[in-house]
Formats: sequence, structure tokens, C-alpha cells
Amino acid sequence: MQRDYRDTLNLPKTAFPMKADLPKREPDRVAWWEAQRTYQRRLERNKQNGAWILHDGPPYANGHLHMGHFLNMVLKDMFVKIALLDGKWAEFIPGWDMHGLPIEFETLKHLKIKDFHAIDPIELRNKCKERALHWLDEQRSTRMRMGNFGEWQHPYRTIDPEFEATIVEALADLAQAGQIYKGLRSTLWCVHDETALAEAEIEYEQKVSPSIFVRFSADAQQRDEILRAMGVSAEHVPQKVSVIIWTTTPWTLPANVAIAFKPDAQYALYAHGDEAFIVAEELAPQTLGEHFGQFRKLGTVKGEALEGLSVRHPFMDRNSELVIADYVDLETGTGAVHTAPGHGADDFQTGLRYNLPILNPVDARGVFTAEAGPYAGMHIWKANPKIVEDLRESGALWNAFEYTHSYPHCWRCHNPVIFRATAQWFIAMDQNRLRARTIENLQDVTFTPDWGKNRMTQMLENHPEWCISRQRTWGTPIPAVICSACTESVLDPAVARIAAKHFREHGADTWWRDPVETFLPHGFTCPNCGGKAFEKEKNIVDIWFESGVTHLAVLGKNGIPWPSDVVLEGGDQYRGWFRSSVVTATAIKGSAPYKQIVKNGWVNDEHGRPMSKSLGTGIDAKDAMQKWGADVLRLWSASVEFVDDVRFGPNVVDQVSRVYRNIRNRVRFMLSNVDDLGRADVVPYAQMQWFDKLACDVTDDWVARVHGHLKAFRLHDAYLEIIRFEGDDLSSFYLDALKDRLYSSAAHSARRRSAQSAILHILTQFLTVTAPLLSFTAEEAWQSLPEALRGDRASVFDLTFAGSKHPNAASAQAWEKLKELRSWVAASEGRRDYELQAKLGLPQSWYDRFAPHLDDVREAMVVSALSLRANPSLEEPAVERELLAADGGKCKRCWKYLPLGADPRHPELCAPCAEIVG
RNA sequence: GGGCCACUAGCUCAGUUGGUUAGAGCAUCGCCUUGAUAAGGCGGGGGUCCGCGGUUCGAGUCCGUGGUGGCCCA
Repeated sequence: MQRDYRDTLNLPKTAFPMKADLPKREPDRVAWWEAQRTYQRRLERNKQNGAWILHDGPPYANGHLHMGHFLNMVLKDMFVKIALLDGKWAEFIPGWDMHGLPIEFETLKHLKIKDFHAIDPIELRNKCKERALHWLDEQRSTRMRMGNFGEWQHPYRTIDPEFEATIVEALADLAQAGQIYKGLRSTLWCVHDETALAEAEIEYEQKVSPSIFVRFSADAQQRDEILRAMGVSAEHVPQKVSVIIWTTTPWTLPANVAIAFKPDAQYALYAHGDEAFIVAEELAPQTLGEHFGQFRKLGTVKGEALEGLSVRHPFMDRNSELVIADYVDLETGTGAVHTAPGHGADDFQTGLRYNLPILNPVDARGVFTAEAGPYAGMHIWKANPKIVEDLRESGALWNAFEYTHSYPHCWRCHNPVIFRATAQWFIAMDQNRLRARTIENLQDVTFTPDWGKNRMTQMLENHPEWCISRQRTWGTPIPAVICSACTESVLDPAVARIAAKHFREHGADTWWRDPVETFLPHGFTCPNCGGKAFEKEKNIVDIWFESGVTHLAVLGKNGIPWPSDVVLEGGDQYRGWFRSSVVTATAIKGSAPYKQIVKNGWVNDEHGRPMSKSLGTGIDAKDAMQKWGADVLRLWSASVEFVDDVRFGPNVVDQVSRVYRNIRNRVRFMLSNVDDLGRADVVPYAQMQWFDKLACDVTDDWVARVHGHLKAFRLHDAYLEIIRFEGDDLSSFYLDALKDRLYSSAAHSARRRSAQSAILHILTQFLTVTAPLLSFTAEEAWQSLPEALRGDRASVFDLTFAGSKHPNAASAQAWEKLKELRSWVAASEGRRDYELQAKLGLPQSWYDRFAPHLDDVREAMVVSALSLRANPSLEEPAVERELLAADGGKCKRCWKYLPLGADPRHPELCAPCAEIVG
């Protein structure tokens, strides 16, 4: 009669399920953290330990969050939690960017309103606010669903009266410092709706335009200079020398002040009959037309050689300068580009570069002003044919066609739009050395990756003047006033400060609602003419300016220091928020608003292509969490090198899911072996078995290493270190070797309690280290631990990283030696593990260390018997190893090979098992 | 077109200042275990280190050049 001794063993037992069921379980955990106020309570405990602040760059509140958001937001959360578990007051105030055109746009579409002039500004602002709040709620719940900690009930919002006041105070500070001015800028303009348009309000449609080639001829002196520059002798050249330009917008010719050439292209002088022409060599055949063969080429020159020369305007009494510009191409036209800085974005930049007059002879309705000379009073579209006709009569017209092309139209009225220089507010980047000081301030900032500093420096160097005004409704008003007498526009610090006060108390609507006098200081007069009557200007501030002052709205108050310790955003923010923040901070506070910039990469699809909603490759963060669970995705975030661009897709998630399952199972195994451990059973370190002490020492070293990675934001290094440890040290070595002691020792024996206590220590440390990454699973495991073992640490986020200790070099060395010996046993073929006994000859030093712990070494090697002898002739690391069949028989209970039957009641058991069974 | 970045096994990544047969995890294949079992252990296969040229006794690593992809601009 054989007896089954299985029920006398202490087999693993736990309520922690093997199957994660993350999508189902995680939402409850989010609710639990909220109800327990886990984050807030830990913050309160940490308060006296000093602040560590990650300042949240505000996402835009106009849609669902995608995986790019997920990566960025979860990384932020991990950093915050790392600091939190380090004992820091890691207050995280999430924020949202809630003003701006995309929301206004979406709201207008939502309301089916095509012209924003057609709705009362206050009403439109209310509707926009509703939409923005709707998206804020949506995004907030998604961010919470990720398991992220933060002050979700008290976020910062750019639409809050307090925030709007901060924006306007920043404007006041800048105005006071002489940092703001009003200047011209090329704007897209609809002459039908009489309004400036944003890029997003443009639709491209086919349009038939006049396509004309126009002579710009040189006078005698100009001719000489041109021929000299081209190295052509004047005698064989006809008297009349012209540059031929091409345009499809004849109405912009009155504003022409220059002709742009491509610097490295070849231009040639062609003569035919009594005149000569300069055009790009490559475009000459099509420009000069069917008789091209009859033209004589008199010389060629690179475009850059023509810079600084000039020709006469065909009908205005002035010169047109010859300039060079990189954007000139040789696809169409003549290679000589008509340049009217008041009527084109490129032209405008060229105008600034050459300090050319920015002529703007067209009013808001599209009617020429007196500046347009002979065409004053005409509408531009009506003037087009008239100008062509006049050119033909004067002989300036070389050729004319009709031309069908794609041209920008107003999305509302579908009329063609124009470029028009308009007066806008700017931040002067070079006033008070702002640009230079901003770049200097970057020197104090730590960049991850470090090349970010270069990149940002370059961007600041090339930063055009920052235009901060927009002609829209959904935003914070720029509190400028216009003098009724002289039409001067004034942005006065005192007016702005009064406005800020009103905004703080009543919200920014007051600017649209209340009379101008509300905002004027007593006795305010126009600095230009002394006038006393004013109107409010109806411009709002660029949303990049709003997000650029979040550091003023959030930091430096409520115990939060200014500057922040770190900001973390995608690489596009070098040009965006990182830049706008440091510019305003430099201008207003004199230094950078952050100590460190960490950049995360772009999330592309599995083939490395950008995700796109329209291609159907975009993945919504909420959907992904519903499908795979937040924790698997959090692990994915740590598994990729987040600083670089990363790939995401089902196959990538599958892979990381398997890693997740491994981790989960090993945590489960540890939990299942401490299930019967009571608080009073826990063995202090000093009384543990030697092997268990080694395991604790090695774990502490590991925690210190991972902690180092985490603090330095090297999440991927931490990920690799975690996986290596739980696989290599725990699962395949320590925990595997411990099974015999855990299962077959007497439940209450000191040896078993020692092993359990070591596991408790390791598990606690493991959960501490993984909690910032696998927040849900770490918390779930912590809650599955017997309550007595949790003590007063109600949440896994009440744990703290083990204090820094010196590495346990001796323990680590012994540990590695044991692992090596165990690997040797494990790899044996045929007989294995307990079927074996080992005989080792060790160098004296190893013998001295191992001999006192003979049974622990035997246990680590997972053999039934071990004998050691010292061999002084061996040099470290040599070991004489011999594996033999174990003596004795297989104990029915513990499976080790030992002498059996000492107890006649249990003939199939070894002596220790027989005693336990009794 | 310009600036910046990336490119190492099927996938995610290591490879210190150039120095043996380029490593790990996951996947894959085979074996063992059946007292972590929708688990656990052991072992194997798999790479023109994006291409080309150069420096060097020696290059995944340094230099040049081309390609592919990404971000920001034009």
C-alpha cells in the first residue's frame, strides 16, 4: 500500500490570479487609488523631504489621446512616481491648453456656423469653452485610466480667469521691458470676409489666373552695371536690357520692389533684334518661346553675381532691386521672381532681409489705396486685366496666357484669398539681447539627449520675430487700445495690469463686454498725440504664448518652486513649448524655467511609419488600454528606448505581453510562498540562513542599480535589469533551489521561515522598484500580500526605495559562484538534480567560505548530497567538479535521494521527512 | 531643398576610451519536468552590425559618402 505524501507538503497558495484580466480589473484600481487618496497621502508624508517637480506641458484639449500621448504621459507618471517612492514631494499638476483656433474651428463646425463674425463673441466664447471642457474631461479620464497620479481635480487650465490674468500680466511685464512692438506681417487675407485667415481656414481650389511675363528694363546706368557684373562687353549688346519676370497675380505688381534670383543657378543674357533679356538659362527656351533659336547668348553668370543691382519698375516711378533668395526654383517662370514683400510670405522674409519697403497698397476690402498710383480705387480682381492691358500698351508685356492652377481659397466664402501685410504685435527677439540671453540660459539646462541643446540653440538663433497676436475670438485678449484721434495702437503696461485684475475677477469676457474706460488708468492719454479717446483692440494672444507662460501660472506658488526640475515632451516641442517657455522666462524672470529637458521620441507604427488617423493606422490610447490593459502598455513604454522614435503595434505588444506574463508569474510564485507567513514569523536578516542572506544582499545591490537607472530616467536600462534579475537570479536560480526547503520542511521550521522572510524582502523590493512602471500589477500584488505583512503601508506607493548601501561585493561573488555551480548541475544530461551528488575540490579561499555552509551550497546546487574538500594547489577560479549518482533511494515525499526507512512507519521516507510526517 | 536624429538576430534592445569566435530577453526548434502547471528548468539554430570608400596591425565602434526612415523647417 503506497501512500501519497503530497498533502503533507507546504505547496504554494495565493489568491493572486495567474490571468491578469487587466482591461477588466484596472478601472477598479483607479477608483481605489482615488478613494484612498493614495497619491495625496504619500505627498503629505513626503512634504518635509523637499520638492521635486515635473512641470506638465499642456496637451491641447480638442480630441482623443493617441499612443504618442500615452507614451509621453505615462513616462511623466513614471518619473513622478520614482521621485515619490524616493520620498520627494513630487507634486504633479496636470494642465490643458484650451484656447485657440482648432477649438474655435471645431466649435463653429459643431454649431454649423461658417463666419465667426456672424456670432456674438461672448456667445462663441461660451460655446468654445463648453467644447474645450468636454475634451478636458475626456482626456482627464483617459489619463487617469493610464494609472497616472496627479492633482486631477485641480488641474491648471489656460481658460481659468487666474491663468488669463497671468497671461496678461506677462504681457504687461514684456511691454514694460520694451520687449513688445507692433509691426507688419504677411497674413492670409480674405477680401470678401475682410478678415485674416489661419492656415487651417484655407482650402485649395482650381483657379484661372492671368499668367504674364513682364519686362523690367534697365536704364543706362543700370545696364552698364549689369553688363559689367556679367562680364559682357557693352558694344555688342542692344541698348534695351530687361529682366523678364513671371507672375500670375498682376495686381501685386504695384507693390513690387525687388526681383529675386537663385544664387547658384546660371542666368544668361540673350539678344534678339534690338533688345536683350536676362532669364535663367534652364528656363530660357520656354520663356523666350518659339524663336528661341534666333537668340544670341551673350554671356552667363550665377544668380548671386546679380545681387545689389537694380532695374526700373515698368510703371511705378522707382527701381526694383535685384536680390537673391534660396526659395527661387527653376520649375516654372523665368528664374527671376517678382517680389512684393507686402503680398507674399517668402517675399515678406526677403523684404526683411534686404530692408526693402513693405508696400501694402491694398485695403481690407481688396481695393487699391493711393499708394498703388494709377490703380488707386480699383478692386484688385478688376484691376488684373487692366494692368495686363496697360503693360501691353507700354511695351513691358513680353507674353501672356491664361493659367489654371491650385490656389488658396477661403473655406467659408470660397473666394480666392490674398497675402496682405497687416499690423501685428511682436516680441522683439533682439531687443535687450533677448535672443542671446535665452541661448545663454540654455547653458544651465541639462538636456536628454544632450544634442537637444544644440538643436534648440539653432532654433533660437533662427527664431523669427515672434508674432503673438491673432485676429480671432477664442483666446485671451491682448489689452491694447487704439487712439481715436491718431489711430495709434498702444499696449501700455498700466492698462494691461488693470485688464489683468479684471480678468482675474471676472474672466476675460470682460474685454468684450465692458467699455474701454474700465481698463484705462486715470488720466490716460495717447503717447503719440495726447488723445484721450480710445477703442479696444480685438486681438487675442497666440496660444503658444499662453502655454509659454504655464511656468508663471503653476510654478512659484503653493509651495511649488520655480523653476521646475524637469519637463518632458516630444521632440516637436524644441520648437514649441520648450522654446516659448524659455523665451518668456528669460524676458520676465531672467533664467530658464526648467533645470532639465527630457525629450521623448515619436510613436510610429510597426513599420516605422508615422501613425495617421486618415490611413487608419492611428491607435487611440483608450482603445489600446481596453484591448491590452494599461500595465502591458506601460511595460511597453519602459521596454523601448523612449528618447528615440519608437514603434508600436499588435506584434510589439504581443512580445511585451509575454514578458509581462513572466513577471506576473514570478511575483505570483513569491506571493504563493509567503501566504502562511505571519508577522511574528518573519526572521530578521541576522538570523537567516546563509543562502537567504546572500539573496537579500544581492537583491539590495540590484535595487540600488535599478534605482540609479530610474533616477536618471534610463527606464530601458531598468527594464533590462529587472528582467535579468527576475529571470536569471530569481526564477531559474534562487526560487527554483528554494522549492525543496519551502515545500518539504516543516511549515514552522526556522529554515522555512528564513526562506519565506527572504522572499518577503525580495518581493517587497521587487514591487517597490516595479511600482512606477507596472503600477497596477505592483499594487494588485501588494494587496494580495497577507495584510499583517503589509503593516501600515496600505499601498505599494507607501513603500520607499531601500536606502543606499555599499555594494555587497563578497556576497555577490559567492552568489555568482553558486549560480555557476548550479548551472553546471542543471546542464547535466541523463541523471539530474536530486538524482545526483556532487564532489567539489575548491581553492582554499572558496573552501573556507563554503565549508561552514555545506547544506546551503548543496541546496543552491539542487543535488541530494555534496562533499567539499580544499585543494590548495588550485588557483581561483578553478574548481574540481565531479557529479555522481546519488546514494540512497528517492524519498517519496521530498524527492531527494537519501537513506530511507529509518522510521518503520514510513519505509519510503528519509529521516527528516519521516519526522515531519510523524 | 535645409537642420537635427536613427539604422546591430523575426521583434525590443546591450555592445565602456577601436582589440579574441558580436551579446541578452521575447519569438522559434528540441529535450526535461508535471509539487509555480493556461506554469517551471535545460539546450540548439538564427546576424555581409543599412551600402560603398577610407584611416588602422585591427572598425559594429573613428572619418567621408550614398541609401532608408523620422522630427522640425523651407
